[in-house]
Parts: sequence; C-alpha cells; structure tokens
Amino acid sequence: MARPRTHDEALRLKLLDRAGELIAADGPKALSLRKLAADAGTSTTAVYSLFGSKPDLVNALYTEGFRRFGARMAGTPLTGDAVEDLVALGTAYRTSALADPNLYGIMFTRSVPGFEPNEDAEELARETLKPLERIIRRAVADGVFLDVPPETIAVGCWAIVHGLVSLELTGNLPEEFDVTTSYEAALRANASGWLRTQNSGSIPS
Amino acid sequence: MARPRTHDEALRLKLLDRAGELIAADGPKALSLRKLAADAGTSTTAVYSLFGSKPDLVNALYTEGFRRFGARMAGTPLTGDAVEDLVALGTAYRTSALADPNLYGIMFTRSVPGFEPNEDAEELARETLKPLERIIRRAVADGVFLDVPPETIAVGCWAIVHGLVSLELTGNLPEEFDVTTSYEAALRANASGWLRTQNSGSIPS
DNA sequence: TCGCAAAAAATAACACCGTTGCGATACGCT
DNA sequence: AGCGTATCGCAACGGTGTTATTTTTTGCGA
Repeated sequence: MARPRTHDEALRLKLLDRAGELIAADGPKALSLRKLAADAGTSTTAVYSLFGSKPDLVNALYTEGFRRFGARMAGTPLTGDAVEDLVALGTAYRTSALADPNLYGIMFTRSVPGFEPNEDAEELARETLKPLERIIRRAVADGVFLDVPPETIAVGCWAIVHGLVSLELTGNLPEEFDVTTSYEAALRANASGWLRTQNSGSIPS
Repeated sequence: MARPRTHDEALRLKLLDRAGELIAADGPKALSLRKLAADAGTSTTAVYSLFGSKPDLVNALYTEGFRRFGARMAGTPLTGDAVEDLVALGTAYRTSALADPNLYGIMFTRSVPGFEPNEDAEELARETLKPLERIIRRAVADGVFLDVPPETIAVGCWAIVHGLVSLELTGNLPEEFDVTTSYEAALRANASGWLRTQNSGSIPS
C-alpha cells in the first residue's frame, strides 16, 4: 500500500505562528479558523488535516506555551534560601505571564471555551512545576518549613502567584496600585507563613 | 404623546433565571440567545429590548452573582482575631464558588469571551471586598499586621483564595489532594505571613 | 372612550463561526 | 509507471450574535 507524504511541517509552523499572533493581538475570541487559514494562504481543511480541530490547534499552542514557560522556570537562578527562591520563581512566573497575557489565559484560565488540554499536554504542564516542588521538599526535609505535605505548600505557592497574576491581567487591581512591589511583598509573606521557626504549632499538620 | 409601558419585569427575571440554569448546567459556552429565547417562550429580540445585547445580559448575571456573593461575605460571623477571620472569609469565598462554579467563572475569570462588566457592576464587585479590607485595616492599625499598605495585604489575601479556587475549579490540583484541609492551611499560612510579631523586618514596607 | 405615537416583540435576514462531505491533487510505495 | 491514499480546496450544513423591518401592544392625551 502507498504511504502518505508526511504532514507539511512548514505550514504547520506557519499556522501555529499566525494563531499565536492573532490571539496575542486581539484575544482568544479573535482566533477564527477561517481568518487563520486566509492569513496563511490556505484553507480551513488544512487545519483539520494538520491538527484535527480547533481545540487540537489550541492544544498545540498550550503545549508550546508550557515549553517556553518551563524553560523560564527551570532557568531562574536559585540561592538555596527557600523563601528567596520562591520569590524568584514567582517573579519569573509573572514575567512569563505579562510577556504574552493571552497565551497565559489559554494555559491557566481556560480562556478558549471549547478547549481542554489532552493528557500529554497536562503532563508537560505538571512537569514545569517541578522546580517549585524541589525547593519545597528540601525546605520541609531540612526543617525550614512546617512539616506538612509538600504538595500543600506547593499548591499554596502556585495559588498566590496565579491569583495575583490573574487579578492583574483581568484588571481587578486598584488603580493606584504598585503591582511589582506589592507582588513581591505578598510572595514573601506567603512563603514566610510556612516557616517553621515563626509558626510553631499555629498550623496543624 | 404616548408613554411607553415599563419593561416586562416578569420576562426579564425569567430570562435571567433560565440563563443562570443554562450556564450552571453546561457552562458559559452553552448560553445561546436562541436557546434561551426558545426556553422562555419568546424571541431573541426580546433579549435585546430588555438587556441590549448578550454581554449586557451576562452583566446582569454578573451583578446578581456579586449581590449573592456579597451577602455571603457580609454574613460570615467574625471573631476579632484577624487570622481566624481571614480564614473564615476565605472559606466563605470557596463555598460561594463551589455552589455555582460557572457563575464564579463569569464573575472572576472572564469565562464569557465578549463580556466585560460595566462600571456599576465593577463598583458593586469592589464593594463585596469591604469586609476583608476592614479586618486588615484594623489589624494594621492595631499593630497586629505589618505596617504595609492595607491594599497590599488585601490583594494578597484575595489572590490566595482566588488562586486556590481557580486551580480547584479548572482541575489543576493533584488527584489525591485533600482540598479542604490544605485550603485552610494555605489560608492560615498566608495570613500568618503578615503578622508583625513573627516577621519583624523581613518584609520591606 | 378613543386614537395615536411610541415602545416592545416577532420574522426574517445578514455575516460569521466550526465542522464536514465531496472531488481533485499530489505524493510514496510496489 | 501506476496504484492507493493522505492532503487540501470548494462548498455546504447547522449554528451563533446581531439587526432591519414589520407587526403588535401599550398608555397617555384628546
């Protein structure tokens, strides 16, 4: 039997590229397969051959977003001081989000209605949080942080950065708010809250 | 000249009610004006007479959501202990969100693409956070919390609850995760991080 | 009471969307 | 070389939000 030619990799990249631009420019609502195909000089059917459907195309964007995000996280220099390192990772997280807010929306706030990441993509997403977990696990083992399940602390740290960034991106922060300074203070307060020496007994394990 | 009759309030409530049900059942994507009108036994144009557009209808849902949410927040009993009260408010926040996740999405995560709340709705939303600010302002004034701008602390507290709830609702938490317990621990750790007695000098004002 | 201006709502159209049959095409393998 | 199949353009289907037009309903002034 005959073998098909391989998928057109150049067209695939071009579509992903244009899709990213469309979303970055006018939000996820503005990503239409017809506009995308016209921009790329092809037809909507090509998208279905290359990706399967619109959600599958978004899944590819999601994956690429987490690849870049993971690289940024893994590349932040660490000092060994748990609190400082958590602040540093949190700052890298915000930098990533502000660099492409609409991509952040796809990755973290389900901003494209029909889309849910597939299993591979979710696995990749989980992988990017490994540096966070490593820091926390060691701080707990060293007795620097409270003796609670490291996942609990990790989720708490993820939540504060995600919450702050979400509020900032959706415009829910006060007008005269010094975001950068307050962001760092909130991260440091949150991380400090898990310190063992300062909270002996105040948080149940 | 002739005076117009007032808007049909019964139909207005019926449409809002059905819209809430549709969104609660199948998510914001499933809210279609045609389905909504058919359900209510009317036509799509009625929605335009009563609300103006689909985003305006969502704005009404948003407002109603914040009215209920604000009542829940204002109704939580407080003890006077800042940390405990912040945990209590945070728990009420989560309870509210879990009661109607899709409404929460409209209110806090812009889950309906074209929609942005109008000025009145945003003012009402800000109003619901007043109990939070009151607690923090007093704790700072009493020297219980660090001497940083109360808005900074308020945003941090809002961010942790919003972050945790968002992660839970989007299914980003680990499988075997005890949400309720960890949620409370994270809230308590975050609030404790702002205590003055335990963090003297570690956070810049 | 009645009529009339104006608001409300229905009908039907428009432009757009994601998706999918259907043909035509171009490519890899025998 | 030629067959078979994956790929892709065309056109259609059912759906969306919105709007122009027409009809109905309404409440006040005569």
